[in-house]
Amino acid sequence: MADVGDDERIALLRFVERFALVLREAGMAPMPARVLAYALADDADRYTAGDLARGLGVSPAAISGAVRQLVQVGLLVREREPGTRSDLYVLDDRDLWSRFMTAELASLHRFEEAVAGGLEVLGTERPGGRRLAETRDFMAFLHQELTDALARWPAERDRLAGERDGAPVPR
Amino acid sequence: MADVGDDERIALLRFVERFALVLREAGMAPMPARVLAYALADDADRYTAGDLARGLGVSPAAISGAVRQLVQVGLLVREREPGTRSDLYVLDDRDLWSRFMTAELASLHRFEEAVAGGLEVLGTERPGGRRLAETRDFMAFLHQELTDALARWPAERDRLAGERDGAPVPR
DNA sequence: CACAACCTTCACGAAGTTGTGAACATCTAT
DNA sequence: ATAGATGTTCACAACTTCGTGAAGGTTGTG
Repeated sequence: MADVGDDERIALLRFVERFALVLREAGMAPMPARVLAYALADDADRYTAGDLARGLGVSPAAISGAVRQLVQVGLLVREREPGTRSDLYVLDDRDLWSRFMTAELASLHRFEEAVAGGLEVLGTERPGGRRLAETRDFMAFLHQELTDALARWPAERDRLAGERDGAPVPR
Repeated sequence: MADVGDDERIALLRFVERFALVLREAGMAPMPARVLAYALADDADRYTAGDLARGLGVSPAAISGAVRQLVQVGLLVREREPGTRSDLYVLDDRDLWSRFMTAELASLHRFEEAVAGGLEVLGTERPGGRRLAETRDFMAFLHQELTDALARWPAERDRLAGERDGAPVPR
């Protein structure tokens, strides 16, 4: 029996599946979603590919592809400790969600490009073109708002952390 | 030959596919994505299911499921003109993207619920729990920011429209 | 009242995706 | 140098999902 009990391990995996499901609904592939959820919720700071495979109970091959994708979008960082023969994957939790949102912003940028392409073809005079123009405006607006919000997050996070530690929630 | 030319029709369908692809990457199913893109970019205000089927060159069966989903999430409104035997589907473009974002906010809410469930099991003391807590904070922060931004959009849209019509782009 | 048009539902064939198992490459310790 | 272990790549099998075609239900028309 593990130090925290097998029940907790099962509960952890249950949560991983649940959270991964939400991530999948948001467009992420199943295995990367599981790996991200697991690395987030389990207690270790760094994971080898083997840790992830054993922890999730899946084949090493599945991990390989998943971490590659996660590293590519910047949600996971690959590290290498000298004198060891395995890569370490680190969830940089201080900036994790900023990174996540940055990826979302890239997706938003693809939206804007697609709409701009449509506008070139359709013009802005006809009803369809006008709708497209408004769509472009909204995307640009949202892009700016999200960028601003993202810039505000670090301060907000520190404020929340300070509240917890220093002045135990005014209420 | 149609009044706007077949070339434009082809260009329209090409745009529809391109834009639908982006929507799919954002998590939308293929056929609803196509229908939404088509209803947005084509010039009609209202479409019957048959219009959509012929316009997109797909079977009526595919339209049926697609519009049901779109109506369910509020992106399309079903109307019925008295004395006609077909439903009309309307893209309420004035509020379209607000509706779209509202749906996104619902997705964000599922995130928050999933994380809250995990926190109940894991607690906030262990490293994994702390990461989860920060995740929850970020989600709540983002939820608030998006809600605020959404409230600002109508005014911003009117400002942009006024700029275009009244004072022809200062520059 | 019967007909015709339109939309919906259902089951099927097809296409794309996912994760596994086995072989291969890389690297460390003996 | 050899052996052992770890991570990666490739091809395959299982699964899920998608869109079509045919049948059924409903509504307005002749």
